[in-house]
Amino acid sequence: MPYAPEQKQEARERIVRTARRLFNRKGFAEVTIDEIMTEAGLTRGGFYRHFKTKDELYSEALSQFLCNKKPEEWQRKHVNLCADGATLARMIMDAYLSKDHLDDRDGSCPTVALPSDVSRSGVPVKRAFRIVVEMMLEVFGGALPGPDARERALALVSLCVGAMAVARAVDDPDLADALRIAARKHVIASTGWT
Amino acid sequence: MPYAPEQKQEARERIVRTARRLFNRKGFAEVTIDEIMTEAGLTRGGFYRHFKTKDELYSEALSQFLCNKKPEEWQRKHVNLCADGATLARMIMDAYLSKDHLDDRDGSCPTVALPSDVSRSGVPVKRAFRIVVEMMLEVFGGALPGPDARERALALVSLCVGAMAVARAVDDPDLADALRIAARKHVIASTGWT
DNA sequence: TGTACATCAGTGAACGCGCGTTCACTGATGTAC
DNA sequence: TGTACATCAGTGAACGCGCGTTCACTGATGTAC
Repeated sequence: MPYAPEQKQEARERIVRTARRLFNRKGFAEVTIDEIMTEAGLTRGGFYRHFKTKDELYSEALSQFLCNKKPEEWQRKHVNLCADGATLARMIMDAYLSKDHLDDRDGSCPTVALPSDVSRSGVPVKRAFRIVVEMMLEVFGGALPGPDARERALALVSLCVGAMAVARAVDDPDLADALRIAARKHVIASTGWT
Repeated sequence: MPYAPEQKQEARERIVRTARRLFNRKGFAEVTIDEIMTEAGLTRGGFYRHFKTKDELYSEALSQFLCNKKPEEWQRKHVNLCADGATLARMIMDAYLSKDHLDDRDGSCPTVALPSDVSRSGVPVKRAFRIVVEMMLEVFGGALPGPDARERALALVSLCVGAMAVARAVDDPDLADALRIAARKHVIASTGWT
């Protein structure tokens, strides 16, 4: 097996990372393979040494959201596992509802950038999406007391995702900010996270 | 001006209604003009007697969500204006978070079916989306007491939209239902709407 | 009332472009001897 | 160590299909006289 051993893996990861960014920004149908490969520093034809079809890349790109993006937050999670669950939840909630996150169309969480796209996609894509949602549920649920922790976490996650998704879809920046801020206030008021 | 006077208008409305349904179900890029016209009982070429481009139809279809779809709910709103604001809000909330609404991909509210698509679209489309959101805010805010009614309405709308958008994007029907139900419970608990 | 004409919604073939995919080829690297 | 060979990631031209858009045409209806 000639040719550098990890070189192919590196190229593949570069393609997935580029695709993830472009899908986030433009949706699935609006991104071309040529565009992805060029931005990844390769050419059109090479794509098929790595993926059978464009759809295959789509699932993979969605899955990569977990490992590649939000490294600060999710890695911090593991670093801080010994720390207070509520502090962690508060940190993630603040980051999720931040203006930076709203504006970061390339790198944002797929729950903000792609919910309705994913709702029309196949099972592998929805599965990747669910895993992201369940990570949020875990963090939020883990920071809540009582037997109804999961139920409350479900509502809080819905609130955060909804606020950001609507904020992005609206043509009024003031309304967008009001949505973010109202959500943040509501989460803090109903949980007491500091 | 020969040819029936309202006939053209009728055809136009048929096109918009068909397009709205198809965009809801499949997104913008995935729907072809041929498909829309055929389902509307016409042929490809006639499209351009009504619209300059496909994008023009997209904005129009989004706007029509208001008048055409949800007639039961929004018209009932006007019928019941004298009735209790909280009763109305509760009714709309129940319908919005219902299983029927989750499953009705063709006819659902655009806030559920298209948030991330709209976030990538132009101003006219986002404007139409905002108007839908503001109608929801009005109904919810009108049913809340106190000076922070609008802020609370912002959070409630985010919660409802988020729950449904995430429920659709997930590959686990149980999780989808849990999201809907948790949202409903949370709204009722925090507002007392009966 | 009847006839010629003008208008224009709708038809369907055709155009042209873009994009996913294929394919023959290149050349860098590892292996065999 | 050196040389011939095999592999395969990557290249870029080409293919073919689909879709948005155009266009010459049809025919139903209203208007002029």
